[in-house]
Amino acid sequence: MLDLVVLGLLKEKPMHGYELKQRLGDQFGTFGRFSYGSLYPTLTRLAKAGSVEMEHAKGEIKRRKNVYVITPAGEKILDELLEDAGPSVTEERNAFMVRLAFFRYTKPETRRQLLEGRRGYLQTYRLKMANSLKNLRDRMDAYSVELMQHGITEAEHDIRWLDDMLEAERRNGNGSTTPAPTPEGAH
Amino acid sequence: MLDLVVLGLLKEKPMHGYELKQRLGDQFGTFGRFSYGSLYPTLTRLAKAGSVEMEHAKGEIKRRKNVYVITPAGEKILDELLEDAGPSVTEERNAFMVRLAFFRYTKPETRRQLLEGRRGYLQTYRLKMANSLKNLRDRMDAYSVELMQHGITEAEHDIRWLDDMLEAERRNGNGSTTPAPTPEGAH
DNA sequence: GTTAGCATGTAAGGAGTTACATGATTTT
DNA sequence: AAAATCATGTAACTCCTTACATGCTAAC
Repeated sequence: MLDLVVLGLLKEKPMHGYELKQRLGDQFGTFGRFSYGSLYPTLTRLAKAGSVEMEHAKGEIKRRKNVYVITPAGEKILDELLEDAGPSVTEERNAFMVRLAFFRYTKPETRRQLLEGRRGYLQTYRLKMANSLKNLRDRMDAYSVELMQHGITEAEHDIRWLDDMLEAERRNGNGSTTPAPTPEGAH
Repeated sequence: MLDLVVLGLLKEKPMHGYELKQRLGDQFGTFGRFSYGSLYPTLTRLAKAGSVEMEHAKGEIKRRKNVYVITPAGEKILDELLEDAGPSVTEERNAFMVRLAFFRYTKPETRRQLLEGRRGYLQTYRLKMANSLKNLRDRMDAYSVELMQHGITEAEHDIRWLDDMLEAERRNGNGSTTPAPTPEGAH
């Protein structure tokens, strides 16, 4: 998760750890909260693996700032992470959301797969919860019922949201199964 | 988290591990997914700590089922977990949601504190995200904007939901600061 | 009689947090 | 010159998952 999000943000522009943490919080909100205790070790690990590099070979700059740049190897890793549209991605909210945040780097076909995969999962989930609610309703107190009902409503809301995005994708002319030859709007 | 949810479910009725896992999935959906690899060790740990006990002193029943009962000591622990209305509870979605599921065991005053605490957190969160969106908007692609917008909408939705529940609490006559002398409706 | 579901457990490992430790720079 | 904020890092620990290992019982 952190690997993905760090590589994704570094692809936009080189940044140092402190800056990354701020950006993470600003852009991703709830699921962008990572502590330095995981962020800094992640950066050094990615550097050791050759996925990122320090821009100013340690010490050239006034203030001690380790600015990291993504390498071609790192971009490849990022691509692989972004093209994964398996169940572990569509079934886990945060995993899906982070992929969505980087949709501009994702193939149109994979985008569609992810959106529909998530939609399908939510549909199944909604059904399962609606069923559970029906079965448990009279054995449960009002608070628990309210909580389950809220979960169902939320799933429905998300399904409509995904439908809107799927339609927008289609409008942009990329619903095909073959790798679309049309270039993406903005790089 | 698991401790709380296990004790909470066992307070309703004695259950064995397998049963608990099913119930967890049925009632809590997304945040009720725990593996046996954490559930069973949790049960044995709670048993060692004296918070739960096995009902049929191992071997009395046909099929090997370890049915656990919550003890008075366990109920005390559960109470303490449920009466905690600090920031760690109101700022973390799952922590809050699980408490809400067990509101029938929570003091009316704590319920109000939790609902308002969560509401306040979401309000701050919404504001922060709306601000970030304003600042980052023109530097971001449509997908990222959409994701942030969705996060804000969701927060607003949740705030309205909390408002409804706060009003329901007030209607039930428990908005006072002093420990309400009125007994709770259903045990 | 064999497949599916019920039922429990353990060992190794992953992915993060908390708490601690340090020091530079900017603001008041 | 003190306080706030910028900036990086490590060690211990928490909490959970995955993968493995086992055996019973119901249904087909």
